[in-house]
Amino acid sequence: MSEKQKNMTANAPEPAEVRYDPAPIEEKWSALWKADPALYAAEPHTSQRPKYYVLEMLPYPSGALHMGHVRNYAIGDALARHMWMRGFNVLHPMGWDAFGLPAENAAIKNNVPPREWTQRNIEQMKVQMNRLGFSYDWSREVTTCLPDFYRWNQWFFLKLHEMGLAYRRKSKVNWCPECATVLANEQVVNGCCWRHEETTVEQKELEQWFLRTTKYSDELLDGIEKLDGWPERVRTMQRNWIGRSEGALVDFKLDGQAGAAGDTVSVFTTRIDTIYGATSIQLAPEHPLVKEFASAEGDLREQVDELVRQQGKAREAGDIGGIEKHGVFTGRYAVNPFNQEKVPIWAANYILMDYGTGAIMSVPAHDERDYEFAKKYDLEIRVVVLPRSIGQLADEHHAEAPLLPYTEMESLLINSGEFSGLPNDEAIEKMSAHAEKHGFGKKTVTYRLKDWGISRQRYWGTPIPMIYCGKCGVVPVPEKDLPVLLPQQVDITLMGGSPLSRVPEFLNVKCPKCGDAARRETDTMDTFVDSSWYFYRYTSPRAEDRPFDSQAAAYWFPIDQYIGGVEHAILHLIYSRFWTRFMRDLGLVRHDEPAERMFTQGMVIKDGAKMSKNKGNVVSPDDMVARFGADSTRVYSLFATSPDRELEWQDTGVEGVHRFLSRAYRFVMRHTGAARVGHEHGNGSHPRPGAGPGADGIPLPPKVRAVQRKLHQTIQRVTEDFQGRWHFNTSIAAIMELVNELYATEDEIASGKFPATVLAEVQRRLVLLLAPFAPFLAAELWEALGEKGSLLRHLWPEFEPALAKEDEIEYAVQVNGKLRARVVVPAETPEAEVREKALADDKVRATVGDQQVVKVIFVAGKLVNVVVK
RNA sequence: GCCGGGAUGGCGGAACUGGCAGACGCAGCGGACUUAAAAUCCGCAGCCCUGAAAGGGGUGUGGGGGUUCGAGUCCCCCUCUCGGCACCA
Repeated sequence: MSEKQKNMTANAPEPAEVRYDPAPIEEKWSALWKADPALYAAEPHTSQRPKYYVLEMLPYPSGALHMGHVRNYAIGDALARHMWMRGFNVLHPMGWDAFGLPAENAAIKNNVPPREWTQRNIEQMKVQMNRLGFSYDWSREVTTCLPDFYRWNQWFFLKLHEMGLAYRRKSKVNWCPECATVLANEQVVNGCCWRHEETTVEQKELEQWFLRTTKYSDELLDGIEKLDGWPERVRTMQRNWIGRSEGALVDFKLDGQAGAAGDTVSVFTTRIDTIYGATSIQLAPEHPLVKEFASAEGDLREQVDELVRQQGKAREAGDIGGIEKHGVFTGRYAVNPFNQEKVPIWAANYILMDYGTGAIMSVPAHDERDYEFAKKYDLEIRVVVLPRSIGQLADEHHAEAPLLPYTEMESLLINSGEFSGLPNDEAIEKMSAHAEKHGFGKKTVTYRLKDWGISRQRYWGTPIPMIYCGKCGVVPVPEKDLPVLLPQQVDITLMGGSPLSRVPEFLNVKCPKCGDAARRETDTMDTFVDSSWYFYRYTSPRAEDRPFDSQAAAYWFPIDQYIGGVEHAILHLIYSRFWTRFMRDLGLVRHDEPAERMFTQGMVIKDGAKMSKNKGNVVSPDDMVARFGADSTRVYSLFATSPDRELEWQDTGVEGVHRFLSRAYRFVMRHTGAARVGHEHGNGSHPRPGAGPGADGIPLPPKVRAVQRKLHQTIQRVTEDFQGRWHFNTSIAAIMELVNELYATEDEIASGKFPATVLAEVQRRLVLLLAPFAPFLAAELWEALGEKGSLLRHLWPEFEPALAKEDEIEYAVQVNGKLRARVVVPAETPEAEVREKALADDKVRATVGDQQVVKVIFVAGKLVNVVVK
């Protein structure tokens, strides 16, 4: 089309209808909202309105939001806006998880200081968030890499240290050669680094700081039971992660003389009832006793080293479960304290040093792994438990019975001395008591959960506030000297240990105790420390003499709704729960759990796979905003599926949503005149659309009544979705139906049969319903309707059941459960009449024929089922 | 292996405590408007058979059984799939 033709079209006498062009609308409002942050500020905690703290997980400032963020924030923002409209005092903050490796990598690659890189990214992402219309209270912004935040990490660390919850020990750590740093167990995925999925994690011995998370093992586990506002999935994952296992410790005396590692070997078992079937002891290859036994013998040492290598390799490959079992007899024996029997001691590559005691009693008859091992090395297999039915007949000749399930609970003991004949659950109790009475064992509990190693050999993190002095040893930095500032000019490379150890001004320090030359700790903290408590800082972000104000926290906490990705179901959420308990014991807070309700949204995928640069299936939010607008992008992310499910991104779907918003926009813009009339008639207050008949008593035309009914049904559905299941896809579908219904009334409007007061009210409420999902569009239409002020006031519409009610009901009529006819009756028709009408239906009579009607089922408002024989 | 989700048209998905399967949207088809196209508006649409058509009949929620007047929904067994944990003693 030529330029001339374009102009001609534009100047055509028939004025083209106003088009929905999101860009100018969204830019206008985002500029306004940015200039007026007070719009979103929470009221002081003296507010009479009930508080509501809605929190989305803070992002890492990578430089650009991805669709997962958009989805997460669209959910949170819809909720925050809805709660505002319901009259709550809402806290809806945002911040930056700003420490971490990518900043260092960028520094190396592009020669930009991490701080600069991070701050630039934050600015970019803030622009994106503003453009997307998220209603964050930026006056409470928290950035974890700034000293006014991380000094409190250091302060907390000192407190943890005082309370004995932080300690230092040499430990084998997971080392990612790519990151050149230590990883927490939680950061190892299938033997590889969680950031470098292709990089195998190695084992290395280093002095590390640990936080005693295990002090709270039981509390963290028991607490899960009370978290009924959390997804079952997350609760299960946490239970598994804590991995509580009840059993018993039993000490076997070593046969022969005692060495440096003692004279007993202690085993952990959950099945003490099978102890008479123990035919060997299996030790982890790194067990101190194995080391002691092997030190004397070169041959054995070599074989043991091989077992260590095999286990290390399997661990690195993330396939410890698939390891081929190997073992070696140490030449030594231990004595079973129950029957005084001598059993051989082996070292085996499938026994883990970091679970239980690193030693087991091997019961081949009742454990698959032990069975496999015993078969391979020809060890004795002795049956000591049989199912109740066989058990009563059993005698020693059953020793050849096949391997029985390890957890055969309905079973009896045989060949077990004085315990023979007992059911095994009872035997567990009696035998544990027996062991305890005689001093060679006791009931105990072990956990999978380990203490949290927080030392990182990285630059871009919180310096650990500790000093090493030749005379005084490990000395905490005095509180008055906090923060220990992270130096700005640092040469970062991936080689070797901590970059801070190469900064003399940082490293060299005087001992706070004796004043002698000393050396600073050069490791920094795991960034999960920041995210363990950042949400408390939002409640008093400028507090200068403490991490946060306890009163402010007491008002806002617990978080009413926390929203984030399921990938944080274990790490971040367990650490946060730990941290809250630690702060409780420190006296800062009074509650146990940080978040009342948790919601984990599903991943955003494209073409069946997680979006990634490698696969080239990344959808950029900026791109979507440019093509369809922020509102369409947001609404689509909520409409495509329910928030807890995986979302398969489809650009055509965004287009459809855009079409819907466009329809809503054009309809309202076309009929803003009704609002003016409505205002005049309503004396400034908002008229309520009359029930059935219009305000003047004349019944509404059927299509208008249909709109009115649909409006109230929609308000009900949307309100309920917010309160319960959060199926915003159905909320939005309902609003679409309402808009479709409105389009069907154009004739009525044109002919003046649609009362302006009713129309104005429908439009107004339609806009209010849209507000949590499409805030820009809603703001624009709100203004066009002549309304003033923020939509975020106490404005959420109430639905009126009388208006939502159907006037007529269509009953489905079934014969023997098969749909045969439909009858339409007025809503209040009595049951008998409906039954009669259903039976009188031609189609029904034809189907029934001369069969006998046995009974007729009536379901009010739904159906009639005629049962015939 | 254990634990927890999930499987519904060509596609994304609806169906709250058992009660008309397929709402809403995408893609598709037909019509209106237009010189034409786009946009927009209105309509059709699970699949199969039958009929010129209106219509009629059958079938249908991963598979197999069951309970029920009635099952996508409840029970039992199985398959596939996603996620978590895993020689955890």
